[in-house]
Amino acid sequence: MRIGELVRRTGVSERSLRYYEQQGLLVSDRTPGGHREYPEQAVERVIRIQELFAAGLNSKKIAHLLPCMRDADGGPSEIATPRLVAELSVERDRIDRMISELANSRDVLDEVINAASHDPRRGHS
Amino acid sequence: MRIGELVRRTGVSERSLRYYEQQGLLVSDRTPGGHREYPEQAVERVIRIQELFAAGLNSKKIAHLLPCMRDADGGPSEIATPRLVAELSVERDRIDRMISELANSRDVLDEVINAASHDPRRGHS
DNA sequence: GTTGAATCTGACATCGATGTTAGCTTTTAC
DNA sequence: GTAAAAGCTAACATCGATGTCAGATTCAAC
Repeated sequence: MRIGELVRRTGVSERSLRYYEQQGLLVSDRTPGGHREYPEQAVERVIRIQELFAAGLNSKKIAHLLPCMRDADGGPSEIATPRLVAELSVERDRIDRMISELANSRDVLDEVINAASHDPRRGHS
Repeated sequence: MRIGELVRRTGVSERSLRYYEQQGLLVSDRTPGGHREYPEQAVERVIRIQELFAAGLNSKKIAHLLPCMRDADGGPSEIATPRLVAELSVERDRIDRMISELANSRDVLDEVINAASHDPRRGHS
């Protein structure tokens, strides 16, 4: 598929897709005219990349991590080095803490939203 | 307490604490000489602010939200307007999605970490 | 009063993914 | 062949919380 379709199917902008390629996170074939051609598999990969960015990893760590991930079509092409494993463990724990904090914030928001809907001046009950 | 203690007890930098105040997220009394004096309650508040920042809210939304939150010492001082409730609901749902994605990323990291520790070339089992 | 630690204000810097624009080339549909 | 749509590269802009530095003032201890 070409970049437009990948944009549509992932919700990620052209700009970002090209940036991912530049950072070594995504590869593409080229048509004779120089247009990018992506395999079906790219959709899932792009979504993974987005998730990892959202989890606070930077391009470099993601670039190191990606070859060690199990793809949809098979096992990982590389095994993480001890050094990388150490780094990823730190990230993993950070993500876990972040999840707790997010759940906290969500509960806070729920409480505020709830308090408003139960407010005697405008609530339903 | 003064700012140094608040830094120690929250892990948030002086710079950020002053920024929070400037954004209307945090109030402080002043000594006759102009130094900030925080109530005990500030510790909890600062941690909440940090969590909300981590959840992707910006200063402005947090500023609107804070007066509607239940403090440790009592009920909320304001009830969220319908407009604010609508905004917060959007954020709430976004946070929920973010939690799912983070859990995804964490599982991906676990898998990579796990694969390395079970690697026949260096694993324990 | 003196001195060192703590705090103050204000300005400038940073980081990194993403947005945006411009100008050009390729592809596609007719 | 032509025209519109899609893609390409390259460069510059942005955003917002936070870091950092400089120079001045206050506080606390002696």
